[in-house]
Amino acid sequence: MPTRPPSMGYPATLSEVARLAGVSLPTASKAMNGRGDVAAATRKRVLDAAEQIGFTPNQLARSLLVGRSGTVGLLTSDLEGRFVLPILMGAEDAFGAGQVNVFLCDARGDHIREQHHLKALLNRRVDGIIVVGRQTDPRPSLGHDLPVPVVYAYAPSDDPDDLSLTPDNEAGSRLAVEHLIACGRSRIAHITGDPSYAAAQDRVRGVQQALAAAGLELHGEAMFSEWSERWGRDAAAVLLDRHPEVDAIACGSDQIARGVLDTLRDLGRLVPDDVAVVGYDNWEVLTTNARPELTSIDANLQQLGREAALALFRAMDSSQPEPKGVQYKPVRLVIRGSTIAHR
Amino acid sequence: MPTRPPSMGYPATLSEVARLAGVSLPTASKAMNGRGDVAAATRKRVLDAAEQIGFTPNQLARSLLVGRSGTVGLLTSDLEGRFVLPILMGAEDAFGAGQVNVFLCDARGDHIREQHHLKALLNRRVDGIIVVGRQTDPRPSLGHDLPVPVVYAYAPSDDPDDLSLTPDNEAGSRLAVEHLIACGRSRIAHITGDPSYAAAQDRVRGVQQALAAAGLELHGEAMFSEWSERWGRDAAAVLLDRHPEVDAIACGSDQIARGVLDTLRDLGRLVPDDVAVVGYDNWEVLTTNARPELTSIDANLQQLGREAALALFRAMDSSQPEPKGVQYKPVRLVIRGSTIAHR
DNA sequence: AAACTCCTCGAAACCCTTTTCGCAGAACCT
DNA sequence: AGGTTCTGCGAAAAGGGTTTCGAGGAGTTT
Repeated sequence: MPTRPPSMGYPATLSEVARLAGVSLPTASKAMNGRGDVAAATRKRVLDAAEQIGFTPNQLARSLLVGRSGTVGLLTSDLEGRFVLPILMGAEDAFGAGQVNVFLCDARGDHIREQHHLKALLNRRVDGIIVVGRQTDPRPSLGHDLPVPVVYAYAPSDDPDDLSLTPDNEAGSRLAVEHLIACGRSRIAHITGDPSYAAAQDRVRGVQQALAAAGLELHGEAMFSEWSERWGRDAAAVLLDRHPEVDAIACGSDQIARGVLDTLRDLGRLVPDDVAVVGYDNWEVLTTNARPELTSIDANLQQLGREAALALFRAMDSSQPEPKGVQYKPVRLVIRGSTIAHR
Repeated sequence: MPTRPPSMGYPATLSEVARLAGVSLPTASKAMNGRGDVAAATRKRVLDAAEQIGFTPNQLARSLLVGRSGTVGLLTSDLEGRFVLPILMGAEDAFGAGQVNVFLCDARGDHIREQHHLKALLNRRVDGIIVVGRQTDPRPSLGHDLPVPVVYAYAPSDDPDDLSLTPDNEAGSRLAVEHLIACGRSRIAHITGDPSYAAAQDRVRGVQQALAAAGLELHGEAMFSEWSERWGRDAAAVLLDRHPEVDAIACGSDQIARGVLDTLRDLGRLVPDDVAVVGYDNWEVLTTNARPELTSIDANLQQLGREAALALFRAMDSSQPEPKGVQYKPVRLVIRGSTIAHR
């Protein structure tokens, strides 16, 4: 009696292929995988048989045997955030090209859930893990007693022995302010978001570095509150009341910049003629629909995700000690109408 | 000689646990899984041993044996879109609670890539697949010769024998217009996006149903172009030039509504006093930062994802014929300041 | 014709876990 | 004391594939 009802069980097995082709099971395996030691005619018979009954190799069995699953875990702290998705896309893209599939786990900011997902991933014998955070603030390490390599993206690990990839926020706002200065501005203000975010602090630092390098000073204090359009509007109103001479505003996010643009418009200040504005994040929905379109800093998040995937690949393959620590990845300036008229 | 160098191989196996606990392998298995037939003392010995060497059960082996992997595939046509993510979250959430893990595959709108991912998922023996599209236009079915159940979310399958869950766009804009009428508006216009989208057509139909039910007519033609703020601005300018009497505008998206709000402000029309505005999608970043905040239609996408997961669950468990066809899921109205003053 | 090489193929072991089934021994009954 | 019922545990098979190694046959050489 056959172990499986013939011609009905959907996932045909290799032994059925072998039987149909009139060869032994190992020969069928070799034929399917292009290993040597199989005559051309035999190989063809096997391939035809496989085709005929719609054989699909069972990855579970293969993985079990060879000791690697060809899967990785993508552990996000929060899917909601706008920054996670591009990283996800980049990573999925890079892995997809290498026959690796991605388990998506969303811990929703909960440590317990994160541990639970981590355990599930290890049980499934993933070959590696990418941890994606929603902020650039350091996050607790998963630890080093894991049987697989881990790469942290966006939110770096707080353990310097881990490998973390995060955008260079300091360089980003430096770039923005250097651009403003190159545009002939000298009375530059900075409106940004929640001061408890490392991103806010890093970007302020970048602004000040660029100003100092040009022998300039910030006009007014850096203004912190929340990452919202509303705050951008309010802050700009206050700023222009106190410092009407300002001729450029570097913003901590595109949302804030959108609010700033609104207030400038309300006050009759022309952008970029009277005041130049630069955002941060290059969130296209916001930047390309602004009036005028918004110059911004793009963190190349998709590229970041791709690089995280590649770093993990290397760590998986070689199991040699990969370079460690936090790598700050370059960002780029995208110039639009809010800093240069007529584009 | 042990098959594995002792106390080094990271993934400890059950047989090592058994050896350490001084029992046979099957007994260890029973002890770990809480099956009967194991004395309490023995069970404790086994659990202690497992704890000691950090045993994690190999899901690959278990899956291979029991014939289901406890994984599902999430096949998206495009991760970029704003609508896919909430659905993803809902689905991942629902599955996560049920010990099921999710393979994320992004076909990026490419049919070839989709087929490639589908094959990979089947090779990995997923127990089911959710297909998430980025538009509500029907999409080609994956077919019925698949060994696992499939549920389509957002973009319905073009095959009525498939199960599809999609938001009820017609009801959505009906809801929006009924709300405008309830607010005392009667001279209502409609500005929407790309006419090649089913969403645009469905929403126009809903608008007209609600108007007809109240004995009203649309002011001006429905205005189609693209789903952007820019178009919202331009369309509103044209509309108010030709039909200055308009007292409410139902928009096909929040982005369009934001543009409409901008133009109304430029023209000195008060919102909602002179003109009420309602958006669509309830994209919080846009709605809650608008001036005034934007009333909108929420498609409950996270809930949609969760329901898709549950439907797939049922189909996987029972393998009974699930209900088929396209299910239109209810949407809800979120009222904010753009239709009612003072909230 | 014998010896040798090369090429194809199959037997068997292995990956890790679950499950069925039967075997002992202990406890219970009469 | 002898028979019966539990109880706790282990031997073996199963799940689907890969790999090593050896066997047999054909072709080549001396």
